[in-house]
Amino acid sequence: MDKISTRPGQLTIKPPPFFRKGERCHNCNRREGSLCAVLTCDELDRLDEIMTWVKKDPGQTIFTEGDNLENYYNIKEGVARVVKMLPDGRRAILDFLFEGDFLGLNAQGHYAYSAEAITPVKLCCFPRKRLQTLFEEIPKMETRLLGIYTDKLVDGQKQLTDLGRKSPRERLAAFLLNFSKIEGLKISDDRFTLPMTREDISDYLGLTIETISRTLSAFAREKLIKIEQRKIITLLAPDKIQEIGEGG
Amino acid sequence: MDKISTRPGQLTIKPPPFFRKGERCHNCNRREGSLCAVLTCDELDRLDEIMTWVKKDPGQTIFTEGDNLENYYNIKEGVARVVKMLPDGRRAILDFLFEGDFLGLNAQGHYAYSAEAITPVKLCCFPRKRLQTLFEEIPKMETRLLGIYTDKLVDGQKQLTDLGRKSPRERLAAFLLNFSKIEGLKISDDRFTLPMTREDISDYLGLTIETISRTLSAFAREKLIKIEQRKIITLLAPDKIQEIGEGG
DNA sequence: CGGACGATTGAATCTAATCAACTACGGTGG
DNA sequence: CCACCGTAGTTGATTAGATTCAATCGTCCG
Repeated sequence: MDKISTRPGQLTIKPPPFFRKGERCHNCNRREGSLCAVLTCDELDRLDEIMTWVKKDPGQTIFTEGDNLENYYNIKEGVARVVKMLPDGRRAILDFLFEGDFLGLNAQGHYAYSAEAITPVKLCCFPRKRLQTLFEEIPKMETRLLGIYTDKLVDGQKQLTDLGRKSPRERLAAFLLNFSKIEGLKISDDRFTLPMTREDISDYLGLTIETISRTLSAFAREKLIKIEQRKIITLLAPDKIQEIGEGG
Repeated sequence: MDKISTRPGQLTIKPPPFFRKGERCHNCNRREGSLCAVLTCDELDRLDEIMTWVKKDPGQTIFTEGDNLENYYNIKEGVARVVKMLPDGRRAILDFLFEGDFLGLNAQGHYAYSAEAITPVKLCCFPRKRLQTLFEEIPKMETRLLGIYTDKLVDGQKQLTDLGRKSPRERLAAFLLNFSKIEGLKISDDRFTLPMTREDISDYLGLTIETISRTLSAFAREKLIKIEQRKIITLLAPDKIQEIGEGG
């Protein structure tokens, strides 16, 4: 594409993507399920207008809990984690975020949580105020966000139930089943990559690294899963895993 | 009031509240913070139009997880609990709801959780479809609901952090401090009633009744709180309780 | 090839759950 | 009004299971 953009004397020359504000959203193949899924062409142009792209490397912070909420984000590529810290350094991971996920939760003008890249991440960045304005002008965007928040609440309540009442074994089984279904992680049916470390998993499930490791080993020993290179999981008995995960 | 309404030959006679649809919302003193807080007089009339009142006794179910979501509710009076069950009977309480709280979470057309009365409860009942229509006609209602859901998400994430990473002692301290601030429970500064049982508390904090009981006794022994008739709590050292609850 | 970090495994500890007995409060009926 | 009963709550002893501490292993990178 650089070749095309630098070719002289051509009316249909395409400048590098970065400068072609008006088409970034139109060309995006990650709109499904996102905030922007409901927009018409004209509306998409207006969103594109206020949007910038941001990249983060693994481990980098996207934003920090407690900071002024300047921007909302949408993940275009990669995996991120939602983090909350206790004063003494204990860490809780509240969620993992993938392609198409919306980030940024407003707790009285401040970010309610921190977000960090797990893999290299590309983000669409929307200034809070300008997005707010767009919401007022395009009410269906707000309706869409309400739908997204509704789903987040439903998921959060499942997670609360798991942390409150399920055994480590049950929690991990439910976790594996959930993640086996995520498009961005799938290698094939019942085979997928865990992009996060054991520590991330333990902070998400309210357990320790050792318990995660032991329980994964136990699942493997029982031929419920196969583990390759520590990160690639195959569900050998997805129905059994599901049964364990549901806790009955 | 019955006296007034049955006195004959009086123009200002007030018929029983049940029949005066048009004024129920106007006369409501529980609008602050609710979905209806943002409405003008005319809009309030329209909400009143689709609204019915419902009463529930302690222990009664308001709606059940998985059922078709027919109605949304708003608590006018009393305390309710939000419940999710595991297949084998284990129970998680996700939230306690008070005056002004909005109930009903849509998981693909079905209630995401069950709701049950703890004390006698009075509810405003809104049919889903008709409320939906009202949302379309009064977008600021949806904006308001988005705000309510945002707050719920923030609270839910705090609870997730607590369940995942705090000790029983820390969880209970945070619980007591939270509930000491709820208007409907307050007797005086730092003195309040717990309307729920120890079992409710344990299902909310992911613990057992015995652990709740022991930890409360420990707090009392340490002169951090005073317990009267099992349900009335006084925070003798609210700053200390807060410190414990924050987990530093 | 070597180093470093993440992950696994083992042994000991510690904490909350479980099991069990007892107590106090609130509601009911005499 | 008081006595009784049932339920909710407390307390104690024991057990189970996850954490902690410690050592080793494997994998990925340079």
